[in-house]
Amino acid sequence: MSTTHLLPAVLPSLKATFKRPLLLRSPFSNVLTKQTRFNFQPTRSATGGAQKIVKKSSKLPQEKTQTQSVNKSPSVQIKESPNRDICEVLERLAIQERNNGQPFKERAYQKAMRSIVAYPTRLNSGKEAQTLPGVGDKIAKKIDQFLETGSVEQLLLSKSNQEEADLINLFQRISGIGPVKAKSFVDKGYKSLEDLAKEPQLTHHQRIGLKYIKEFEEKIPRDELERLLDIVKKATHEIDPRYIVEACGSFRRGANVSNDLDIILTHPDFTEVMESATDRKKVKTSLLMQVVQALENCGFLTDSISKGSVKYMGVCQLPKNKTDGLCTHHRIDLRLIPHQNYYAGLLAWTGDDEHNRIMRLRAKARGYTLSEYGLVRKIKAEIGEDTYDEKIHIQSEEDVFKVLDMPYKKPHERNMRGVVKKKYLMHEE
DNA sequence: CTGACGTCGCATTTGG
DNA sequence: CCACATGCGA
DNA sequence: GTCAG
Repeated sequence: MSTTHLLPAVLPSLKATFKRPLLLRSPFSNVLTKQTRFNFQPTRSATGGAQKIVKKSSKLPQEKTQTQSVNKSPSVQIKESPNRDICEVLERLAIQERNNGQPFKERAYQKAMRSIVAYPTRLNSGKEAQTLPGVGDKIAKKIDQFLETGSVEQLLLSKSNQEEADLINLFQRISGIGPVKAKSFVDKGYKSLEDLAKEPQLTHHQRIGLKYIKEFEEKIPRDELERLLDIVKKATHEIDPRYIVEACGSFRRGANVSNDLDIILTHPDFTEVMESATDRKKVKTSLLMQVVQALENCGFLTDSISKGSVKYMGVCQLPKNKTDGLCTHHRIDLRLIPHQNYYAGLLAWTGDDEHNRIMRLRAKARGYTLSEYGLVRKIKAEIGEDTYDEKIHIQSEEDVFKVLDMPYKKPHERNMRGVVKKKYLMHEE
């Protein structure tokens, strides 16, 4: 079955869903089946049955098994912890809080979960867990309850509540649907993705998310990303060789697989100190949009989620290849960054998050502020409490490390997630 | 006890 | 019509 | 929900 062949058909078919819902049943039912079979069986999940999905698709040569969670951005790997069951409980509590519209509680649970994943030995009590960062009173008590009874009260829902929660989780897997919209759609009575496709008030973003729900959840092999990036670079430099184009994110950190393609662009003509705001906007608009248009024209970009003067979000695809013929759709972001902010942006969007956090704390301790917009020194005025900012000119990522007096780290050395584990090992020695 | 927990571009809704 | 608020993703 | 101020 050729995906390209389907392409022209899929878009209209979604629009014409009212008339021909049957057309949609096949692509969606796979998702749903997967869903009910693997994801939303709390009893199985709690007993520690590995929630793994092996991608059977021959498209992906990786025999990558991935723990499938409702999280759009899977946060933590918990597979080989001696406290895996506890972590799964915390993960479910995190999801519950997100569905309750409590993002900070969600993060609090995730933080506790990360601590516990990194903990090398089996926890015997909540008290023991409470020594870890992010684990306080409440979580300690829940861990005790779990260790004693094998479950946590808060997670026990009535059947109907559980069904509702499952549905909210399902809808949130669609890009463009978050906790609020997911709940509102459930309240409106939608029971499935097929139902949802009939909703006339879906935004453009949500339609794209629904259309590609399966493909967006697939990991992208590194070699495919390299080819995608190559296309963007060539197309961009064909317009103007003065563009600088670089992929960030996990790809730049050397990952074998990624979730999406995150590209930043800059051009010497786009600086923050441009005369009139209108001129500036004109330049910005054309600088990013001409790249987008070129990529649309050659069929590389298949759908757009948002198009602004400095940020583009969309969907891309390799040209059909005669050896494997695969052309999975992937999320792609393009950012246009002011020329003098380029390296700060590169650093920030290369991450990872933890590495950013460490560098920003270091900057703060030294009287600087580091962000994607640059490295700024806070200087106190001679008189009074006023401060003013001195922007540090950055010509490379190395410059930032140098100014902050940190040893330079190559992108692939900036994977800080999971490094906590090493800390513990070192501590034991 | 109380506030922070990252912040911002873009699409879309809301309320004048 | 516009200005602001909200939801979302990153 | 947790932590720091």
